[in-house]
This record gives sequence, C-alpha cells and structure tokens, in this order.
Amino acid sequence: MGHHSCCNKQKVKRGLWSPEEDEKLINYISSYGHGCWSSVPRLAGLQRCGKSCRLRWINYLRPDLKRGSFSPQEAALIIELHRILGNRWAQIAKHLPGRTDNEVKNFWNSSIKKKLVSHGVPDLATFPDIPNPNASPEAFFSLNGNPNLIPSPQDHQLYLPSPTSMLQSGFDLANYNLEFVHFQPPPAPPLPDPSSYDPTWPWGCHPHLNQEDYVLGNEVGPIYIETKPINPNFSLPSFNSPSMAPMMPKLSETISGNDRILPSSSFPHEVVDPVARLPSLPSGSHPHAPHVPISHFDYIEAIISSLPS
DNA sequence: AATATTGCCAACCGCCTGTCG
DNA sequence: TCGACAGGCGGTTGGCAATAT
Repeated sequence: MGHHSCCNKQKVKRGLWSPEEDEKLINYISSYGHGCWSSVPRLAGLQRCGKSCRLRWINYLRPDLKRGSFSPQEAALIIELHRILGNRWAQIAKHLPGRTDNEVKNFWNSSIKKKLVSHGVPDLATFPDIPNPNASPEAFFSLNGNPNLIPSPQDHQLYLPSPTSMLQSGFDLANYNLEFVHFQPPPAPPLPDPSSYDPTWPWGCHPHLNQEDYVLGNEVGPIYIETKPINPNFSLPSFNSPSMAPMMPKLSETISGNDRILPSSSFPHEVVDPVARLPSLPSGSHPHAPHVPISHFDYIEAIISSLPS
C-alpha cells in the first residue's frame, strides 16, 4: 500500500538526496523533461522510485522555486487563503509563486499555527458555525480584548463571519460565475455613512457598485473578488441583504490556480490603513457595530506585524 | 562541555482520483 | 465496467541543527 509499482520492482534508496543524485535528476529533466515519472529513475540512473524523484524535483530542484523565508505579505496571504480553503495546501501554494505545497504546509504547521494559537486566535478554517447573521455577538469571531491583534486606538470591535456555517447553507453556486478580476482599482472611496452599515453584514461593501457587483473584504484590500450572475433569470438578493452571506464561502470554494488573487503590492495606489479608516460611531449604537470595511487580509497583516518573531 | 529538548523541514506514507487499455 | 497504473495530495515521520538546561 502506498508504494507504486515502480518502487517495488527494484531496491530503491530512501532518505535524503545526495548532491550527486540531485545532479543526475537535474541533468536528466533539463535534457528530456520528466515525462513518465516512473521511468525517470531508470533513465536518469537513480536508485530511487519515480515518486521520490517527482517529489524531489517539485519541492526542491525546480528552477522556479523561491526558497528562503516567507515574507510577512506571504504569511498574511497564507493565513487568508487558509481561512478560505482550509488545509488545501496545493491550492494555497498556487497563489504563492515559487512556493510549494509542502513548504506552505511546513510553514503553517511550524510557525503560523503556533503563533496564532499562542495569541488566542482560533483556527479560522474550523471556527464554529454561526447559524445566521443575526446570531448573538458571542457567535461571531470577536477580536475585542486582545490588544495585540488590533492596533486600534479606538474601542472598536471587529466581528468576522464564520465561513463554515455559510458553506452549509446551500447557496446555488450554479447561478454564479466567479471571477477574480484583475482590475484597475478604484480610488479609495470616502467612508460610507456609518449609519448605512448593515449591522448583519460584517463584510465591506463597495458603496459604488451596482447590484451585480459584490466585493468580499475591503474594496482597497489586497483580495478583490467580483461575482457576476450568469443566469439572467436568477434574481439576486438585494445588495445589503444578509441572505447574500451564504454565497461567499461557496464562491471561495471555487478558487483555483487559474484564479487571480492579487497581493497588495500589485495595487498601484496606496492601500489605506483599514484601522485608520474606522468611522467613529456614536456610543450606544448597534452592539455589533461597527462592522468595518476591513479585509481579513489587512487584519491578518496587522496580526503578523504585531507578533513577536 | 555534555546532554536534553525543541523546531524546522525534507522526505515518506497512505489514500484518492483520473486515465487508459 | 473494471483493474492497473501514475500523478497528486494531505498527514506524518525522522533527521538534523539550534537552543536550553
């Protein structure tokens, strides 16, 4: 079990690769490509199984690998993608050029996970469900009370929605075509009137978008997801309706290597500090308020930058 | 200085899926 | 339709280096 036929036909070496083995593999693949991996070790003169050769090439020898430590931006993107995708390391790695799934996985398990846990941040991908957007504040992911997480001078709470509850809510994905738009980002819009915030809708909404356009996260944030209905007979819910909530994780599920998630560095304009953009709300406002238009990404970046190394 | 512990990460294991005959 | 096979994935392990005792 687990051993491919190529591994059973002959005695194969295991364990760390020697420089000589690496050289053989590089020379062979550089000249002929890998073709069928099961035949690579024989043709390259290696006492390894094809699977081991494939892994060695993909994770270590490929010329387009970045190597080196992860940048804070990469870490932030990994955390954001992990929140959306869970432990789908291969999918996450596709959004990090030069990084492998193994590398991302190791980085998560050895670094990020421990940091987040030690700072009291729950595993965002497995956070308990929220029955509906009107659930009690306790049902939301509250960061309040942890000064390390939100460097806000104001007494603001930030509630983030649970992804998993929405995954189970049966949104009809077939009616949507998910597009990750490489867009000319709009200039940072003026803050909407806080009173216009939908208290049940913790995600930011671009005030200038029409009914067919939706933004998940902050309109000036690094992850910009636009969806358009492809079924003309399908009636979209109203823009601020909480019933929109179920669609988000379903859409997120469709993220693939062909989709584009833009790092903040690709934005031609300055990314506005989401915290600095927090509106001042009158005291005694909605207990969930303010539902700030802050992207998870920005928030995670703030976390990462505030963590001790 | 010696030993124990911890953390990192390359590599392996087992399983799943797609393809092909 | 079925079985064999290869590719691919996530979970786990084991070796090594760094750090602590």
